[in-house]
Amino acid sequence: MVDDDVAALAETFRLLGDPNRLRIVLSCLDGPVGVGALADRVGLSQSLVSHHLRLLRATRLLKAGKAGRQVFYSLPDCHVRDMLTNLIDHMTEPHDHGTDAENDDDGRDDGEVRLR
Amino acid sequence: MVDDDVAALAETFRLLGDPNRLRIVLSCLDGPVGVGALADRVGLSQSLVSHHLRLLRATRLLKAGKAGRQVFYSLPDCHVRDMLTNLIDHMTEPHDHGTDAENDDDGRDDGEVRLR
DNA sequence: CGCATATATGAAGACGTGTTCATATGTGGT
DNA sequence: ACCACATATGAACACGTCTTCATATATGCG
Repeated sequence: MVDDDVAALAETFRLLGDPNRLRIVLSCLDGPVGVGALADRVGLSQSLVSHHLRLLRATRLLKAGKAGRQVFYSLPDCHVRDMLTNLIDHMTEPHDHGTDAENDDDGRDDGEVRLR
Repeated sequence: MVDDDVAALAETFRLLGDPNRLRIVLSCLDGPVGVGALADRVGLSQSLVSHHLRLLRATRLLKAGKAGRQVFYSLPDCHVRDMLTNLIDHMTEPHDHGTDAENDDDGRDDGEVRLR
């Protein structure tokens, strides 16, 4: 995987890393939503939503469709939806210590932050 | 989905949104890697890698296992890997614009009409 | 026990970015 | 045409955070 692909991938992740932007994407899971309705649902100003939508569109995390003077946004393909559900699964998953080749001798392998 | 879950989800995405951190995670795809080896592979200082690893550990994007005086990092479960492959698939997927030849790196309005 | 190795932590600065306000563009109705 | 509505854009600021440098902690070896 080339350096440039990693950057693009990171950029996509970065966009989803903002809570407001993520809420915008999640609000589009049910189907196409207009910009005004989006602003209402996530409780943000129309301007801010539009700014975010521009970025989400650029990375193709959302696609836009016009109908009259309204613009509806929705998910472009199933990968985005699958990825979201995957990460949600990951977070709701209970601590599972699965297959780790390297095991420490004292048996405490949890990634908890140690304070002195 | 509650507000707090969205924040946690966004935080996880945010961590993957940094190219260096993403490279660190990707470098762990093949199996457990020590911190020093990671720093070498991604070309970052040991200190910086450690800083990033702390965050990745906290969100359980990576898990740590000690072996002697070395600490090996690896993916905690398959969801992280699946999510990565999903988004990679999304990016490598051809854009469904048919014969449209607009430039793509600019967030321009694509004018596609798609209603529910 | 000291010393070298391996990783973690703390503080500070440079940089990016999310947000707001104001304004522009586009679209339909009367 | 004008006006009301819907969305997009631009500039500026406040804020976070990625990075570096220095140092601390932990572990194994002779």
